[in-house]
Amino acid sequence: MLELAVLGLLHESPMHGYELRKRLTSLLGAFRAAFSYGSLYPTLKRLKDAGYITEDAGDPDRPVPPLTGKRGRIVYKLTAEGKERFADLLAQAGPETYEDSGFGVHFAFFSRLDQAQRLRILEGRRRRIEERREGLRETLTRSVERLDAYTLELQRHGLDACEREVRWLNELIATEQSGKPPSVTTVGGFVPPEPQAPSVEEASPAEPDDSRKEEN
Amino acid sequence: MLELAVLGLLHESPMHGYELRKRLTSLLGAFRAAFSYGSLYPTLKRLKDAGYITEDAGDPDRPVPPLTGKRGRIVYKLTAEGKERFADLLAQAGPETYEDSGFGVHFAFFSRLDQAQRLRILEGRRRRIEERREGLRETLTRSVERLDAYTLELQRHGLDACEREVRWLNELIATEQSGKPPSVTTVGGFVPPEPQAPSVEEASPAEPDDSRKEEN
DNA sequence: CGCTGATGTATCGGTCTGATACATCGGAAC
DNA sequence: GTTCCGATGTATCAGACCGATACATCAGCG
Repeated sequence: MLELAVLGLLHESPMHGYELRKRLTSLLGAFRAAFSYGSLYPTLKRLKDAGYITEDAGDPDRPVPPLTGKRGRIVYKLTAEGKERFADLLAQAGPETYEDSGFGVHFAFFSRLDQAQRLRILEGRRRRIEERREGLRETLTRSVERLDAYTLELQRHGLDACEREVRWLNELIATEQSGKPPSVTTVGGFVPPEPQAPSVEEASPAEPDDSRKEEN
Repeated sequence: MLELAVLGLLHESPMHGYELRKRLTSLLGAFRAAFSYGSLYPTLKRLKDAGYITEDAGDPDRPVPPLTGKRGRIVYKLTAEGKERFADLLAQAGPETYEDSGFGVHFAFFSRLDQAQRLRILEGRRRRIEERREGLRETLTRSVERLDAYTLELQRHGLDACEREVRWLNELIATEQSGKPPSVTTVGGFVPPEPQAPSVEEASPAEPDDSRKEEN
């Protein structure tokens, strides 16, 4: 996982460890807390030994104030083999590709895949989340009596998140299938207007089937 | 983390490993994939060595068809020290208490804490998510030009999830502060409408004017 | 009558985290 | 001016956790 992420980031431009970690954190902010140095540096070493990246002391951009410099920054650069490796890792979708962390990393580099591969991953992720959702639903209907109010609330919140993500994935899949443009803002993030269905009172959440597909 | 979860589940009733794992999976369905046996059994061993739980072959409920029985099921039971340990672990909130996994486990056993402790944890979690949210917001405004459409979409989805969880936490906190009852369905799970503005900024935890209180 | 899948316990290699260590640098405090 | 602090930067280590695997029992099913 980390390997793929590092390779992907270095694909854009050479970088040193510290910056790599910062980019990693902001890139995956949502789906994963962060990779720590405790795994980053060993991974870099491994990648270097495997010939996927090369070390390069001295940054061309910043003229490297050497000073007394015991330990200077080390810039890592992707090799040709590294690019191949990256393509392989990104394209091959294992089961963990659909797990939270794995999906986040793959999605972050989606533009380097073709439409068919993107669809495959999106659908795999959707299947995964739907499974999770069904599990939650089952717990909520089957043992609503046995459970704690807090536990119930936790399940409910989880279910909500699942339904939301499935919706999100559906939109992404639809966009991917019909239109070519991966245009943002098509898929609704925080587009506020659209005061649809203003009546809150009746709600009637009795029916558990989410036939109410909303506008999407 | 696993230790706390195991102790918590055994607090309800004795169980064997397999069932423990199933309960764990459904309990934390939302916030965490699952704990695998690879960590569960070592943890059970550790807990047993520490005197927090005791093994007990032979299930009183099911009369244990012994048959040739090389390896029978092993039922684990909480000891008095185990209960103490559980209370300690649950009450003391470290930084990882507010991370996804840790929060899920703590929340699942919320009913064993008092109101003040619950509030402390809920607020800590909210702070944590707000930080994450700000990070996402920053990425989205600061470098909207530099980023890939897919990366952007990922950030946006993450931001949405953060805002949603903050709202959820706000409701939980409000409920916790004013009313005593941890009544479910007060906090909206999957009530679809809600054309409310997404800005939650100034806290102002939404006057409990949501008249749709319903009977639990 | 063997197949498969659920139940059940257990280990192993590998990945990742959190804490820690050390060193340099710019800037703010005083 | 110097001292302290936080950001930058590289690195390691113990321990938690995962995924795969192994093995064994048992129910149902064709």
